[in-house]
Amino acid sequence: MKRDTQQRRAIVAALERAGRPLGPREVLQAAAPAAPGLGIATVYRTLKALLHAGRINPVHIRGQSPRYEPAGKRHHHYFRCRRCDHVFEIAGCPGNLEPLVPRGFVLEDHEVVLYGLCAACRKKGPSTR
Amino acid sequence: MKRDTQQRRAIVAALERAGRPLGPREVLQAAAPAAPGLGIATVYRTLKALLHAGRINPVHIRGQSPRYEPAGKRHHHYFRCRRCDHVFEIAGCPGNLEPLVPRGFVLEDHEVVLYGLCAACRKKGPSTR
DNA sequence: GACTTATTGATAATGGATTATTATTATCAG
DNA sequence: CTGATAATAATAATCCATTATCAATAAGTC
Repeated sequence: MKRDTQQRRAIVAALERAGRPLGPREVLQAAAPAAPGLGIATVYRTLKALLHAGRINPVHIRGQSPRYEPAGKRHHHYFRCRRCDHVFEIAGCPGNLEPLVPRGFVLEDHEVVLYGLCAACRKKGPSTR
Repeated sequence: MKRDTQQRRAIVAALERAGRPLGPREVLQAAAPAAPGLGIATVYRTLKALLHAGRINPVHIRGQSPRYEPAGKRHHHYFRCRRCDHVFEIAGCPGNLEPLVPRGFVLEDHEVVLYGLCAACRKKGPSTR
């Protein structure tokens, strides 16, 4: 991470612009226009470097490979559409989860993922995938 | 799924006995004593058949490959210990999540995963992994 | 502009999970 | 008990995400 390259700028910009966590493949697509010829290896390398530098955080959704989003965002959760598979960031939090924690366990973090249909897919018709 | 074999009985029994979702590897270990020589391929085949038959449900935890648990359990969530990596089933539910759903989206399902230390690991000492 | 070398792109290699193959075994109807 | 065949064990093959390799390129310093 000693040089400020076109590719890195494009990748960081893509992540910030997205407003939702992106997987490596999605990052490649989103950053490609700003970095012609961008290769998937560079995406992986850069994501790893950014992760190591604490500039992005990993987001894990069902069996999918990890997605990433810029670090420093407010606490939030996700909504995944079963039609288009997009993962949306949602504001808010269920609130106090301590009541769910078994006796003797220590709660440090939590994750909430909602599943359903996004607004766009809902309009296209509620047909099951 | 036309025959009732020793292997299938062992796998189903292991899943029911576990009380927590098991991955293929864990199923193999748990069922092996009751089905000597059980192969991993049989575990995969059987899990797929059981899943297709609706007798088990998949459970997804962070980047891990899917785990399975018997179908028909009450709605519940999970607690994953960052020390021992075990996934525990927990009773209860945060309650009404509708307020989190963006306008126009349709909520169909949700998932809550708590992270922290289980009782056993907590006693062993709170040292970070 | 020239030079040093970090970074990149293309692609081969790797690793791990899952699936296919196939000879063998075991279930169960008759 | 016997035969037809579903199911299994072992292992090779496949998939796919990620990483390593390496010659070519470009960032940044002088």
